[in-house]
Amino acid sequence: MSKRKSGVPTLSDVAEAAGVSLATASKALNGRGDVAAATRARVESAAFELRFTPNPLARGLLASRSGTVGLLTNDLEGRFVLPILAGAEDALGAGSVNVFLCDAQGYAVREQHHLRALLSRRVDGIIVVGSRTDARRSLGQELSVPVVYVYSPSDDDRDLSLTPDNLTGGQLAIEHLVSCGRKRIAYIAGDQSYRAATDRWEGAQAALRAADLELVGAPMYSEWSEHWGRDAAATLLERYPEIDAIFCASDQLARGAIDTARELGRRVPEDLAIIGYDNWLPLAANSRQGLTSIDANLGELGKQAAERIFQAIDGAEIPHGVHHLPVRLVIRGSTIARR
Amino acid sequence: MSKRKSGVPTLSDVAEAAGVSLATASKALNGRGDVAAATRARVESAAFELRFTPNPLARGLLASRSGTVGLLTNDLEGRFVLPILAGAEDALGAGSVNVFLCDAQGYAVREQHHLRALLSRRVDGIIVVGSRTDARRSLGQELSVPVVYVYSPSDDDRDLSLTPDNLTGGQLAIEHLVSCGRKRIAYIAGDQSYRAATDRWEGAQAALRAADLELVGAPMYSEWSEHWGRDAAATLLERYPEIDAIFCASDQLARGAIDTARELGRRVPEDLAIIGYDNWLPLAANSRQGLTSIDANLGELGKQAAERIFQAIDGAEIPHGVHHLPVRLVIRGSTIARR
DNA sequence: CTGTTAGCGCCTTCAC
DNA sequence: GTGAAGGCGCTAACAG
Repeated sequence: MSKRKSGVPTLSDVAEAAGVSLATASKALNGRGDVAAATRARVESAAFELRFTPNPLARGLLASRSGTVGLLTNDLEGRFVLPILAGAEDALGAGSVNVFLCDAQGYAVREQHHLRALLSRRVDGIIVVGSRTDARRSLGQELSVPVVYVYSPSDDDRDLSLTPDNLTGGQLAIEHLVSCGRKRIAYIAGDQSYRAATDRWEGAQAALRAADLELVGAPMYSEWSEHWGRDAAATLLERYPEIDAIFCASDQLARGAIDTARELGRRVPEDLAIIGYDNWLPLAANSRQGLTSIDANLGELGKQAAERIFQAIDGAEIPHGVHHLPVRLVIRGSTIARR
Repeated sequence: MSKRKSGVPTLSDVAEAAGVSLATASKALNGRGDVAAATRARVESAAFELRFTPNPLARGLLASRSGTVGLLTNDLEGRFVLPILAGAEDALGAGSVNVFLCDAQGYAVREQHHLRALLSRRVDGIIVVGSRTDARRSLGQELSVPVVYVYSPSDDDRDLSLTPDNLTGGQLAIEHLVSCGRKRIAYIAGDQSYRAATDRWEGAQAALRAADLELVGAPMYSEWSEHWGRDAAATLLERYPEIDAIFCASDQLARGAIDTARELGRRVPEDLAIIGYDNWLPLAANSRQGLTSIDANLGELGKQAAERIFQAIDGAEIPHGVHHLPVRLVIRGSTIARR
């Protein structure tokens, strides 16, 4: 009581209270060595009484593990990183690992700065989260801790990257439209420089070929905005009035397209089925009749990243290469009429 | 070279390389004590060569500062916490402080768990971020580190809370509508159990009184969804066709209301001005003509929280009570016609 | 079964 | 100006 400065109980306080030595207290609490059941109980209750929590700093000093993981992201605003982050936090928080969050805000210098900071804090692993599915520069191979890249894969194949399977996503979208009996399908995407735009298109093409169909018109690329969704849909419907379905590479685009469709007197989904991408709930679930969409299981992506890090910390060989994780179709009222 | 296990250089490596003792190396690098300029230079260059970074774990064990701050939130999915988080990260990241992110996901037990974890990691301060403006339970006064509550204020007035000024927000919204010449104004909000719904209404009332106006109909409360925005607007426009403006307590509600207005043949903003709340860009900026909204400056909120924590760490007396931070009006095409 | 001893990496008196 | 010694809280060898 008298000597403690900060009021935080230490292991010696516990040992003293239980009338045993430091070492015995340690063993008792960690289940190591042979300790008499009675002694162990005494130590445990003393620890409980004093609200003792082992100091991770001291522990980490010895074990050369800090029990922390760094999460390096490039934009906190992006709606992709959040579910990933939540998934990772979930998996990590379950144990006694804490997450250092670092937002580089897209600046390479800031990223380097944060990387150094994380390493000097002796994190046990690093998860790098991007907000585009395009490859990003690797942090390098000489990092002394395991690294996993999520959403944005690393450009170095020796790294492990987890990213959603956009090809299958595009395929699923088209297959669903086809299974709804649609035959005259158009495609609207955002900025063509995004792999998300082209990969989904590639998947879509495969599915179209398999169904012996051809896209109506050319893929419409411009920007990832609701505005473009409106404009592109208007252009398409004017030039190809026979269109009976549109695959939009984002939910925002789809929202815009639905708006236009309604305005031009097309009933959704009866006359025109529209499918989005991302399954971004605020948009997809709130859309008038619900928006069918492709969900990338981002939470799962984050969770798996965290688990890989764990395994690597525990000495497992970390695999490498870009892993494409499964996506799933979420059907709502924009492709199938509600009753 | 031979004895190091993990390859990470320690201070003694530096000392050895510089041909001085441990203590001297420490002093040289930290600018303490009197060290000959030549010696200091030698040590510094050795440290640089070896890429030495002091181990924060060891440092934290001794000093009572860890250079870390805990960020305790209740939902990572919520769109309010993110800008706050970004603001805080920004302010903190500028120095050499790192952020521990903890998501309690709304469970009190998880929150307690994370709180203990943070304290045992010897964080220098804690920022508690909520996603509703309603008061939340205080973490208590006996925490040994400074705590700031953001967005959700603490229910204990001895704590420091930073939350947006919803009253002024409601007021600004009405004043803007009035300044646009509107006189027959209605109000749509979400769940009435949210203070956001009632506080904004209170501010709106004050502004209405000041303008010698009365609300058309009663405030419409139900849920914070786009669906409710559509339904509420439809009900209002049917019962009170003379309405010339609607104040919606969220952007989602406003989006729904705009949809309905257009459907019923009302031109926005000519026949009906609509103002939202939150200035949530994906919705507000992408709406067809742009959505006028109230922005709570969440980034600023987070930044200030971080700064308060800093000050408190530096020994400053931390103020207490709930501080309402200013909000601002963002005018777009839903209240003022574009040319 | 329990206690003593020696560090993990760093910083801070205190002598020299 | 410099170095030797002690200790932060904990765990891992050893002895007893």
